[in-house]
Amino acid sequence: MNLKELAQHLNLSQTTVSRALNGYPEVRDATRKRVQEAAIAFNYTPNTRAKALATGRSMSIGTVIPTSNKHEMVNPIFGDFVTGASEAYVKAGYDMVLTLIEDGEEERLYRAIRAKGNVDGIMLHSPTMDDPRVGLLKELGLPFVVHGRASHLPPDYSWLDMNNKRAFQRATAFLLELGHRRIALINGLEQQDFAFRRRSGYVEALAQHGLTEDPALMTSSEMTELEGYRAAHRMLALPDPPTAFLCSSMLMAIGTRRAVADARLDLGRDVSVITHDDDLSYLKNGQDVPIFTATRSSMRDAGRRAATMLLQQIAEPGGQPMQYMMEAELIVGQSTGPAPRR
Amino acid sequence: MNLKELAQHLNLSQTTVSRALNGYPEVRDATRKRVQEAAIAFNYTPNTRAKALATGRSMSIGTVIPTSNKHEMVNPIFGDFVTGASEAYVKAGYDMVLTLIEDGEEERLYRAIRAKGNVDGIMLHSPTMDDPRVGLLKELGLPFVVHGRASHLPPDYSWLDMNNKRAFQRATAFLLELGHRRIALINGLEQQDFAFRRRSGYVEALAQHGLTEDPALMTSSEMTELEGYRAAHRMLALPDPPTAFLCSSMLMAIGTRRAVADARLDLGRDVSVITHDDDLSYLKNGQDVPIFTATRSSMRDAGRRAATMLLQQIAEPGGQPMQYMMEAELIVGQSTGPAPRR
DNA sequence: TTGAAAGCGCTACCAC
DNA sequence: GTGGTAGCGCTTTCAA
Repeated sequence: MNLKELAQHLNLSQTTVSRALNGYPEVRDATRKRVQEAAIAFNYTPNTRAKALATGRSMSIGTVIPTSNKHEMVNPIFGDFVTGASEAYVKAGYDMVLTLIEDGEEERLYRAIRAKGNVDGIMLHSPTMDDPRVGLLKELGLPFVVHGRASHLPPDYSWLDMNNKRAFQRATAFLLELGHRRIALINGLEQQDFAFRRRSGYVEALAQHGLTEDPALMTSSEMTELEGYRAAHRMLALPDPPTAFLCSSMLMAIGTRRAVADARLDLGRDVSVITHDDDLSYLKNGQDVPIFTATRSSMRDAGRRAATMLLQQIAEPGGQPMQYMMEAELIVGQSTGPAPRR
Repeated sequence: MNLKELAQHLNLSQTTVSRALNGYPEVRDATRKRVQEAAIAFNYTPNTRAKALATGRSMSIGTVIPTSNKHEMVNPIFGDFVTGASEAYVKAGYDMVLTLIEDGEEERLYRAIRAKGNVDGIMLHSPTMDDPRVGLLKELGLPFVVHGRASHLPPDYSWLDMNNKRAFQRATAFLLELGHRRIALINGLEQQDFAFRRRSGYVEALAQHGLTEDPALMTSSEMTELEGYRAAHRMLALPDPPTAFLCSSMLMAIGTRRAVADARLDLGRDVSVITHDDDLSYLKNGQDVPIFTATRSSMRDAGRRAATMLLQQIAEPGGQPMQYMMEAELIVGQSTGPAPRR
């Protein structure tokens, strides 16, 4: 059933039916009601493609995941963000178009997206510090919101970010106060802005305690179990192994914990592993020490917020850029293990 | 730059330009070349909306995730599947539209999707045993592939599935052969087909060893850390606690491992935890015992395969349904802990 | 308050 | 080989 047919059934013009359905004021109430009832009865839903062509708006939002920063999609956290965002989009009548793209073709791709006109706005993920996409999208006039920040760029664009630096600064300080002195950082790829910020938080906390970072205790790689395992395994074999690990993602923490479990007998003691991006809410108040984390629900919240920002950008294209900073939650959770021998 | 403008620049008709760009044979080579060069020079990309309206095909594929079976999206495995699928879609020039939907409105939603015409086919996830969506989509004539199966329905639709029953049967048998007798099953929601199949594999293996399942050692819930933790915590407090856990997802295994770590001192011994859907490839040959798992890369492979099937369904709408079964990989991995006292 | 008709940008049929 | 043109299904002036 399309508009024409529906109009014929009602003995009305397409115009009137369209107006009635889209809430234009100049339709008589009785007419509108009749139209609405018929629409429901005949299960009429306007064809998106035709509507998109006629209005110039596609009513869908793009989410672009570069596969250069691998495994982004695989990060469980990302799923939560998308879930939250989707909620907001659906409520506003928008679809979500996912594009996972190969590395390198950035510019061409975004120009193509613009020309293809299949999205009205874009959510950007895992920016680098001077991400070229930000400038490009501004130039193209395509509304966008960045999940994360591009530190080296002027902050005249919309973003939503975790306070990654502060989170890692606090976590490191916490471990230092427990007496740890050899604290390892298992970080994501530091080309990515958030990873860079996390390291600066870590380094800053060390400095505040009069310590200098040891390159042997810092690693930067894809946030996978494998990389977490490899890095921790290597560090635990050092003459002076770490007594605590600070991980950048749940998956890395899983790998790290495995490596720790393997090494426990050799070391003759346990090693603390705390991590960002894990959902430990169920351990709240259940144990002895606080750790920092972005919980699943807070990530969903982030997605919802970022999506709402994007929808606003789309609604008023000339509007001011918006920014939103989220703080990591402190959660009383998993034991950090025994304090190290001094 | 649109087709009309491009055609004017070239002093050709829209028709010819369109044909040249879309590879129709009747265009002279020289003309085609000239057109193609101009298209690149002017950065011309056809407008998707217009193309979709004219051709009747939207060149995009829907992925519907019901939020009733919560946290599906959050399952890291799902991200891998999507990544693989996206690869295949992109290669074929298709976009991927993600729809996370509220429970209950199934039928209305799918009819709406059909009417809206914004996707040419649908990938279905986590079906129940008699999932009504299968029949509905067939009735609507919308091509689809199910990731998973609906056991209670006649198998005259396309699906791709893991051999969940066999995987859990083997894993259980493996633990039994190690000497375990109290083996707990931490399962996903058993309305979902895969969870049901997993349980039957578990039960079957027990039966083959002359054992009956103990309801106190079987749980079925959302596949989250929280639920894994809760279930394991409860079971470990039993007078006769399990000596091994069999988990249905990586997240549940994380929660379970935490509960085990908490209980270790009380129990005076370790408890084995093995899980499906974890990426243990890095432990291959690194340790002592085989466990079963669907690795990250195999899930990506599954996504790619399922997507290819769907694209074929779309290409020839009347074609035969296709089915593909994947076997879980056996991986030499994480220690299952000490064999229990007999 | 309603309707006729001109597009939106492209494809595909029919002529030449 | 190439071009003219009628739609695809909807929105949106402009007229009535």
